Amino acid sequence: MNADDPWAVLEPGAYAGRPSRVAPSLLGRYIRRGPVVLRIVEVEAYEGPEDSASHARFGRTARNAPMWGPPGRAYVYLCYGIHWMLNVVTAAEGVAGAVLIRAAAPVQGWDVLRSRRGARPERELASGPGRLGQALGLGAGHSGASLSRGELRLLVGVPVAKPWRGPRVGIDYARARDRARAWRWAEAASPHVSRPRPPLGG
DNA sequence: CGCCGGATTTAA
DNA sequence: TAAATCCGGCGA
Repeated sequence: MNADDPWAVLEPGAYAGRPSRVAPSLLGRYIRRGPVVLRIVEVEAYEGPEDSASHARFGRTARNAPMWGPPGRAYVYLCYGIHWMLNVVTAAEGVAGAVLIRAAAPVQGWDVLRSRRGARPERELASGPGRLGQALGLGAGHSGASLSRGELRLLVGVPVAKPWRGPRVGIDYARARDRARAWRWAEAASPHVSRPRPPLGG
């Protein structure tokens, strides 16, 4: 029951701050929904309107409003009309910023995971933001919800030492300066990381 | 293994 | 019109 208990709920104060500083500290933490527990192995930071890759770049809308909310809430949005993406809001209230959870390793809840994701190889159950959303059964109702008191919860987990770091994925539309930022972090050795995969040796 | 197109909501 | 993507089909 102490503060290092991997299964304890993670208090929002533990990850409040700029997404580009806090994001790597979310690697190794758990996401729980009912019987399903996933271990985060890949994240990306998205900051405010000054980040041309961020949903906040055109200002506040009904969809992205949670990005301006207090840390410790989810920002869930529909991508390409099909995929539900999970972000963890970390920036201070009134400041836009969130961390996209891109991939995770299954830990518990195999039956439910298989029912949502089908008979796929284990490594494909949550290896990508759309797959992860499907594995957790996410929907519009999760956006803006608390990640410490809601149905979806972030747990303490076990930190990942020296994660791989590289540029973000799927942001060709952003300015060169923002495309170049190394705001993607992953546990390089994990088979659950999405593509493009980090180089094996580094 | 790689490339390609379709799915389908949101918002510029 | 393009998007913080995935999947199945096809060819090498």
